[in-house]
Amino acid sequence: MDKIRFYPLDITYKVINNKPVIHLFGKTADNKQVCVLYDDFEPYFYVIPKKGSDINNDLKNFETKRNDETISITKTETVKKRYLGNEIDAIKVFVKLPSHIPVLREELKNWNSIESINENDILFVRRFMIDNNIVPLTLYEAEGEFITQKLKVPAFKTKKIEPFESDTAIKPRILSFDIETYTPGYREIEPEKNPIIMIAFYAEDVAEENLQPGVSPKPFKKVFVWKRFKTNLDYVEFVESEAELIEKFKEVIGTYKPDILTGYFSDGFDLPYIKSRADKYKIKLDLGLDFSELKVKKGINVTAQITGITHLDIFKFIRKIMAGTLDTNQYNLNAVASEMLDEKKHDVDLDELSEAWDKEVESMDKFCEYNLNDARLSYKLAAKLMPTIREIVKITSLTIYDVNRMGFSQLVEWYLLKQAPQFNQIAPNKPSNDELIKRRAIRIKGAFVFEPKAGLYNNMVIFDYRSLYPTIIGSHNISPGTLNCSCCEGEAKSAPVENENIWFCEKRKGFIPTIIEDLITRRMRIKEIVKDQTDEKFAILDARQNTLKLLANSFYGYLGFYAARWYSLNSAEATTAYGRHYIKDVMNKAQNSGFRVIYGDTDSIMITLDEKTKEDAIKFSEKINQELPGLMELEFDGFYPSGIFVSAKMSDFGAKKRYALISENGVIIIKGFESVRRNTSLIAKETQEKVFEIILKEKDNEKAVQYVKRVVDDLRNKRVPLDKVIISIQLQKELSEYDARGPHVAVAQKLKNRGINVGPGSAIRFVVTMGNDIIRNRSKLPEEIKEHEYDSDYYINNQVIPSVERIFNVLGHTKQDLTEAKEQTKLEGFF
DNA sequence: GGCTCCCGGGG
DNA sequence: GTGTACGGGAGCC
Repeated sequence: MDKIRFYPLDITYKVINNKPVIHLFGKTADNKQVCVLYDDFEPYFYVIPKKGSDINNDLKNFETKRNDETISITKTETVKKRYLGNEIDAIKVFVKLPSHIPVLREELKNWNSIESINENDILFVRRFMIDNNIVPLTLYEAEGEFITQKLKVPAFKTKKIEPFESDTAIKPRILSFDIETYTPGYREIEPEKNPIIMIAFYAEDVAEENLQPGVSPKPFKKVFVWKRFKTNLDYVEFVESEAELIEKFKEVIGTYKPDILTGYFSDGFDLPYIKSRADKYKIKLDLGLDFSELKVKKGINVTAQITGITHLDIFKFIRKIMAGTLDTNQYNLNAVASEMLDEKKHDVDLDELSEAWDKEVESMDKFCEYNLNDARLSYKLAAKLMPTIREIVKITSLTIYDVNRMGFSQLVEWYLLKQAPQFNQIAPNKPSNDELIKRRAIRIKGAFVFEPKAGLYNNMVIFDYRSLYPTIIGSHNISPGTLNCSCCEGEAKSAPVENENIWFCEKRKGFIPTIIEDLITRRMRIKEIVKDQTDEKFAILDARQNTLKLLANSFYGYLGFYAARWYSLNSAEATTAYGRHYIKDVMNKAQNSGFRVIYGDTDSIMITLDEKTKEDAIKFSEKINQELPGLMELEFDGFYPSGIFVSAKMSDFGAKKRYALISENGVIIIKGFESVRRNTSLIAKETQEKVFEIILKEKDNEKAVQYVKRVVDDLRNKRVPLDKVIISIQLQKELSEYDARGPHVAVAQKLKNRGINVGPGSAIRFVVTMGNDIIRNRSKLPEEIKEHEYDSDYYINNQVIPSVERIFNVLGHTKQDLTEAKEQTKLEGFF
């Protein structure tokens, strides 16, 4: 018997000799790749029989056929469980193979003696991980022996896997890559038609064995191109053909042996593109450590998976998990790298790449540099986010691959599924399709917002309830399992939900409230340790407390999320209802204590001190806290010398909160302004940016008005060049498939009539020209009109003004102020 | 006002 | 693979 210690990274299973064998791909403690095999885990699910019916024998004797295979139940166990607040007898039903479970479910669901079938859709590997407490990225010890298997890494067969030390850190080997493709201007990206031109690789962690004493490791940099040109870039390597380029791609991954392969939008672009090119040349992309091929799953969410190697699409992680913590509203590599790394993409016109490629222009250096830089930025982002990813992995016990592709609701659900067995809970099922449609249609009453009066304020203090919804859920025992319990009927206090009498159990703490309070207190403990520490070694703890917070904050949304297993509309309603109660309560009390309340929203209030002092405000919050239940707490968020509120009511969709504040140390904080979308003209984008700059930095409102007026005036007098009024919209399907004919569809039809090949993906650029017709009939190709033919009024009223209108409403200017002729011109008459 | 469509990321 | 899932804004009808 041998013993090895290893960190699981990617876990899968295979049926070998009619037995499911778990494969745990990972790294040994001394940094070697390994695959640990375990074949002692049996698939199972739960059956909840109707009260009074004994179906154990029926189950044991049951048999069905699928093709030629006989499917039966290998054994059953009667277990005492809790299911949505009730104690029940359930039957744990074991089968031979995971794939037998859906077959049995379909058969059993027709049995009259069965109340419900549960946990029949929990993937085998996840079930194994939950039941055996496997947490990726933490150290385990396995006992067994090395055996021969058809794998690229040594295989170790074990009967026993146990946690070793949880705190040792593994440093995964990350390799980043990026491709550039041949994409002539105007056309869509077409993997079937157009080749990959180059592939860049970048990595910084160099294998221990390659390190030389005293020499600092150089990053691994490569750009492979399949046409020759003169270059001095030492990382550029030429190959003879695109097919050879793809072979190189395989070779680098094979020799570098990354634990994590990362890219930016590589789920949706790079890997599917490489796959479709490889298919064309009949090249097998057998990158998996078990020699399996790269799996590209099409559909609404394209994913690309390699067995044994974690494919991390860092874009997906950033958009799903980090979006809320970033200022940027755009998640392209340039915007994200600018904010997170303070670095930019190289400024290169990619249309020229295809031209250069066609004409075999002397040097392609700048494109190679651009390509490598993109790979480098993705690497840096992945490296920077590793602590966060690692903590989410450790808290949820999901692999990096899975965490990467989940949103908050799924993370909450998997966290609950992981906790459920420890609390002896059987998980509720996912909703049926009909149920899903019903749930989707419902909207619940949200938070209370006390709208601020637009304008300028001084000496402001902000208070907020720390983790308001999570603490409400915990303190008021809100969950589907405690909702309207029979044990407290008529005795428990009603939740403040309007027009409904609902209550939550006051005798027994529910599953979800217990879990959420655990998350909150764990976070509080860590925060206490991290407090005021700036040392590097506290970064991990900081990432951990942040993850705990994000997770706890997602529970409310989860309870009201239509696809949730523990969905409970009443619980979600009660949470916001209590939220409204508490925020209104603190507003009243602030007013009664002599503060002026200027703004309140969900969990925070803003007051002005006027004659009172900061100390008075702090004393006030202390008094509030004495009366709050459980873990609820009102915090002093900060003091702000001044700020501007922007009128929020523009759209009918819930009031957005828009304001700008200046903190005591002069930092400007802007909240709530949406980005300008791609399908708006450049002139609208530019104007909004400039207005922000003038108002916030130069504090010169009049100058901002004048600036917009000048733009409006320039538009009226056609001084704005044509390229700033072009709107670009992509075709999503074939022209014939369109029912609604938007402007871009009309323009595309004209192109088609002229014999130009337009189809899905074609970016249709158009300019709205003058006239009284509807917009699509006035939309023309930029090429077919003259500089001055665009419709100034359209660009003023539908593009530029909407982008700045809200800002100016605050400053007391109407739309007319911005659009009427420039003041100077009017005044000129007086002098 | 509802319905339908587009967008994102990537070259 | 014991499947697995967007969400918000704009313009037509």
